[in-house]
Amino acid sequence: MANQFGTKIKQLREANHLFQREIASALNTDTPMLSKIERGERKAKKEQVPLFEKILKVKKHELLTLWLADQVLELVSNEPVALKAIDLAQREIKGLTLNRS
Amino acid sequence: MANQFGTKIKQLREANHLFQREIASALNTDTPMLSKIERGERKAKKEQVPLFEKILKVKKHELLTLWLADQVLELVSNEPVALKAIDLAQREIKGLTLNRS
DNA sequence: TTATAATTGTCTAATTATGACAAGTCTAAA
DNA sequence: TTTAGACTTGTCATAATTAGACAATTATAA
Repeated sequence: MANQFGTKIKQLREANHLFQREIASALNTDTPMLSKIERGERKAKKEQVPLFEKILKVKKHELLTLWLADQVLELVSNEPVALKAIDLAQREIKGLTLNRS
Repeated sequence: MANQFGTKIKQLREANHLFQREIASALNTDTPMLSKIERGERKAKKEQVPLFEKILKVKKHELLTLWLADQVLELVSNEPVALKAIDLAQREIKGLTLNRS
């Protein structure tokens, strides 16, 4: 349920003609773990996200965005007030971020 | 940083002329814990949120919304792509929720 | 001061997450 | 029909995180 990150990883891996083994070793882990990450059974560690971005040749923060969205979804997706909560958080960030780009 | 829930709890507690002790005992915890929750040093357990709502006489889900927003903020608030990630999650929920009210 | 409310700090226990690995399935080539 | 490679599944010990309990401290006001 809600696995944008893993789905994308797998897509990109196949597009780049890589085996799980190759990515796994670059991340210092094994293929069972990568398999689980792709299927959303386990989550990638945050520190691994930039490594994925590098190996899979996507631009910085692209996968981070998906990874974060997954975490947010895991948190709220079964809640009756999910959208309200997200909206509140969003307003808060916009408020706290007035000084940025 | 980002403690909408705790802040609101405290406000409501004072408005209702309650001491931490009274709320704490109703939640089966102690005042140090409640103090920490109010100040955002610890987070309330999700199961406690409806108890707060009852004791503090606010309508169902009102505090849950704040509680969830805090969790979301904790997750994304320091990220460069915070807003993008939230936006993605939001779209996803809207997609998955077409069939609801 | 004394009493009450609230906060701070710390320590153990409970819970949850992670890593590692054995064993399994699946597919295709021989 | 067996061999090999890619991937998946299941389990389990351990690491890491979080919670609960409580003593001690601070703050405030009578």
